[in-house]
Amino acid sequence: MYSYKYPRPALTVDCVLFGWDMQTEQLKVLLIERAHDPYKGFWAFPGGFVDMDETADVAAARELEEETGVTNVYMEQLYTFTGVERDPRERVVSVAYFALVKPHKHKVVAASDATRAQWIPLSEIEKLAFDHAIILKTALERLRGKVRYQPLGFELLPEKFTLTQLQSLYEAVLGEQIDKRNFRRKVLKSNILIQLDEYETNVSHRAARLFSFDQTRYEELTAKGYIFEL
Amino acid sequence: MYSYKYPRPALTVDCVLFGWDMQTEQLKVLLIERAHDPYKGFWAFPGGFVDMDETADVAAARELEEETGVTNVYMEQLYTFTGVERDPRERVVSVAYFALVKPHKHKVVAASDATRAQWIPLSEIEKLAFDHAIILKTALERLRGKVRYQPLGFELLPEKFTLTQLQSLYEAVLGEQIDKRNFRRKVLKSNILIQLDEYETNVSHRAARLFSFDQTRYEELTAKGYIFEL
DNA sequence: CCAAAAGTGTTGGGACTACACCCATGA
DNA sequence: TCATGGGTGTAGTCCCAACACTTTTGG
Repeated sequence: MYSYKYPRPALTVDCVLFGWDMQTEQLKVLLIERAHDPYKGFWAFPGGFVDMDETADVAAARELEEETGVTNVYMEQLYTFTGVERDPRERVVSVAYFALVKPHKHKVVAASDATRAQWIPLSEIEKLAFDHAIILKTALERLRGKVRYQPLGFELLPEKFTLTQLQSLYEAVLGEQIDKRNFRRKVLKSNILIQLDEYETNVSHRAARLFSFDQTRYEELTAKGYIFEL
Repeated sequence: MYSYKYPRPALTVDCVLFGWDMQTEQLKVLLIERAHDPYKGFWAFPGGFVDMDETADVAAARELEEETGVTNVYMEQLYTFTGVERDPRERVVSVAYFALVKPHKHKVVAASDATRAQWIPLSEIEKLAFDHAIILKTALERLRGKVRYQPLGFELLPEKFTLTQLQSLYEAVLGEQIDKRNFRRKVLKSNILIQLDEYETNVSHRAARLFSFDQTRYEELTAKGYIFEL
């Protein structure tokens, strides 16, 4: 038992992971079905308590791995939720994290406590536990805000992709149609794509050229104050 | 005494308040001189513990008022600092807040516990307690990022101001020179300024016209998806 | 009349939008 | 040969950066 002069809220982390499903061209979110009350049967973000000897960043990575098997993803702090009644049991403050992953690279494994972890399409999400609907909304706003001035698209796509795939992703995230020619011109001019000598296979129409993201080049440009836009 | 099965970090808030000194054309930050150890004599942001029945937002506003007498300012959450060794006494997690105020409208009063609260020019800040130097750095990045696409300048200036005053403020925050004609054209075209029929007084040169910020108009434009830039 | 800051227009180049047709491939 | 998506260019407009002189005022 640990005793304090004044009461303290518990401290947790929650991880909002976005992934892009290339087959269905949908944004998905990694969720866990809760096995116990409160909110038994509801969906929730992976997360859990912050230990005394770890930062919230470390706790977020650890909980994510424990609950979903997903490791080694870039996460950034999103927002801290401090509502007094967030958790019906007791006061819990939660630091939420935000990440973009390539789902095919991160096989979701059965969670340690036998709850299901699954990629759920954004459009089909319902019954979220606690205040996780608000957390999701906040994460979506961050995603839409960032996508315009940081090349986030490449975090979600496989290493090699076509320009049309990149465009569909942007259209889905931004919720608007983009002109094909203008999109291509803009993204190529930015000089952060490497044109490969490879093409799609197994398509019943002209095969599209593949590209990859030039991380090194992007870092060079960023260091010089360059800001990627749309 | 309050007992828990597992240890818990304490939860605090810290408030980073920026103000603009029109006389000296300097950005200032509201700081408190610590009266006790640890970090006795160092400067720190106003802040304190989050009570069990209040959100962090409420705690930030309350602590700010208690320690500096400043009330009724718009604050937004900045970032949550969770370093294990932030506080040498015990583990303390702090939710930092960020605000812009018009210093002349917020008289700083003697703090309740006899410590000094003062506006310190950014360039003269030293000896910050805890990890407050990192918090300040984070707040400055937020300020510089936001100033480009939100009309923050008006939060810092008095109700009536000249275009030159507005420009100096932007130059100070962004750390770069701006062309006078281009700046004026751009800011006037944005349609969020009201041109007044009033002029500076007591200057020994041509008196500059005064303007005020058109809050209503800005909200109309924002609602329609307009995004202010520079 | 002098010092000091206010105020004002133009031009050239680059970026953005809108828009429609031919090409390559597999079935 | 057909269906499907891949790939390409131009013209008009708007926005931006760069740049220097005249005006007003108080001392």
